[in-house]
Amino acid sequence: MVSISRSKKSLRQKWSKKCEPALLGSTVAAIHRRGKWLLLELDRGPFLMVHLGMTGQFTVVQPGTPKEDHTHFVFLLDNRSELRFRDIRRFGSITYFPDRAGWEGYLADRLGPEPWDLAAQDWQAELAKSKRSLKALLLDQTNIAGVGNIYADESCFAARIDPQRTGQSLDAEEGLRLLQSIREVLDRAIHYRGSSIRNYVGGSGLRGGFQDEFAAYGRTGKPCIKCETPIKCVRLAGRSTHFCPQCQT
DNA sequence: GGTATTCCCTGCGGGC
DNA sequence: TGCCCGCAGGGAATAC
Repeated sequence: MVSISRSKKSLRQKWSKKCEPALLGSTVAAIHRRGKWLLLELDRGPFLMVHLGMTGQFTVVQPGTPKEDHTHFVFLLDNRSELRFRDIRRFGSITYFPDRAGWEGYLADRLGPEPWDLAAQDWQAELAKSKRSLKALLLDQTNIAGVGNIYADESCFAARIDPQRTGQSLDAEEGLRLLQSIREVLDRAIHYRGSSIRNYVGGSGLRGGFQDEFAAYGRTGKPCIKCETPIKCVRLAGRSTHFCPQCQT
């Protein structure tokens, strides 16, 4: 990394120019993921924590490639190519941490366990104490990391559970079924490289394919793939929520 | 303390 | 054709 430029329109979190000298000359040693956060580990010790928000994307382009609108950061690399961060809606963020303890402390307060690491008894305990809707519970990253609106809807559909129900209304079998469905839905979404509703593309510039597999999300009024009852849409936790009123009880 | 709602932000699509 | 408005959703802030 030999230079950094950024747009005048900042992202959600303020970027301090003071950190930039610490980044220059660094090499990205490793890339990690926690929930929806990406962590770029630099060889000199600092970390860049990135959230893509809704429309954030990284691309590597050759020098001289015209800069698209909403390109907020450009990292000039040793081979003269550019690592660009573009985010149309500016819901994304890039945060600098001088060391590992910084981001670990930050995320410790904001992120629960990964779905694959979440012990069944801990999940059951979380459900049992919550009077919130399942939808709100799934979107709350402190309960379970990495589930967004689309995957919350698809997970509830796969588990055949109404997202309007409260956490504590689920019995043990239903709770386990939901956890298993979350894992399966996320595994499938990763296999398909995510969901491209409008803007999303992966780092290679390819669109995801999971949007073609949706059973509930975005299918308001269309027949359920299992029982042909029209898919219903309600608003929960401030988000549109799609479910089959027949299959999901 | 727990829960619900609002805000930011921009592009797209529908209605007029 | 062009304008206006509502909708989409991530986390944070605010309200209840």
